[in-house]
Amino acid sequence: MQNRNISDIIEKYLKSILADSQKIEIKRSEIAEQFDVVPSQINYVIKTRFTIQNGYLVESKRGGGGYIRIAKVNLIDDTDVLDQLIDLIGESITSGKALQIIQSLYEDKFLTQKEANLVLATMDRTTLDFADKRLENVVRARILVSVLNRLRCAD
Amino acid sequence: MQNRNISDIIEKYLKSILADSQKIEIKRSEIAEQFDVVPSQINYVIKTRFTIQNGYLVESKRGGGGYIRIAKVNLIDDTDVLDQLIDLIGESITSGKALQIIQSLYEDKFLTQKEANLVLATMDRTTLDFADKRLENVVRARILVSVLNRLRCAD
DNA sequence: ATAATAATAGTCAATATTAGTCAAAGTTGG
DNA sequence: CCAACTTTGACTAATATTGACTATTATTAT
Repeated sequence: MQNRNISDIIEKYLKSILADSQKIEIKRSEIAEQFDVVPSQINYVIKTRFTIQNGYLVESKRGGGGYIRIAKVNLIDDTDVLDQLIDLIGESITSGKALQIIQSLYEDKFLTQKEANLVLATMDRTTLDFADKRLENVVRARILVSVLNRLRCAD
Repeated sequence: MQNRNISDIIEKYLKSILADSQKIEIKRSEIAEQFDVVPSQINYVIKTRFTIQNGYLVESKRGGGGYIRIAKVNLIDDTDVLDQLIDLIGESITSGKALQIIQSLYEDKFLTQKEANLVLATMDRTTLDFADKRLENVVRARILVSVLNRLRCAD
């Protein structure tokens, strides 16, 4: 019970820092060394425990002076709607259905008019324009789901 | 946070000067000496951080009295610059370069932070995530050009 | 004027320094 | 035993740093 796995311990450590500050910046190799694990385990911890659903945004940079940044974000109250929409979209969606969803997001004030227009522009039929329409609908679904996940953040 | 790479520091320094004046003129060797790097690193900083995607135009002259001039430009208002940018994007763009462009648009206040984040979400590496990276970059280019053209009609 | 030299900046490729991906192997709770 | 979760490491990708070599322009000497 007390000796949990090392991923849990690293998670707890990072979250204890995030309790004080809104965001942290780490060097993957340093944290890995500190806890005596291989560097890629840090990626595992982040991928399983610092997701957007949990209220964390992660960005990173490779190369000299590289880093991993983890930021705590405020999630909106009503994520159910987003969950349901993501569920509904699944793996594939037509441009018509995507339009309906974006319109409803606008009506429910998740998006301003300009935001809605921008999002629409990214996924409309003439923008994506795949020969293979099946693939186009898959890509559109990924884009729309990504937008919906972004909307979880209240800022 | 403090141990960033020297390229970022040079970038920040140059941009801090550009915050006051629309353009600056530097001597490559002087800046290199000031930050204790080889002169060609200045070229690296410029090539990676002061491109047209970033909203900057650069001109230079060699020989005695040589210089490098960097000028801030406006990506959307100036139709020529926008055309040039779209031209540069062409049929394909990496996520890194796309990020630079979106950041410039945000800095120039053509996009709010939320709009920028939404747009970024649509073309992020993890969103599009094609096995065929070449195709991924093509799709990203289409999305980005579509966004730029949408911004053109300011509403 | 012309040629030689000096004083710049540019290019490119090798190397270094990070982080990411993925799948195999190990562990654990039910 | 099985399924889910964790750990590991080989391989990949992105970014930064460096320096040798090249190109261009200005100045000086003839």
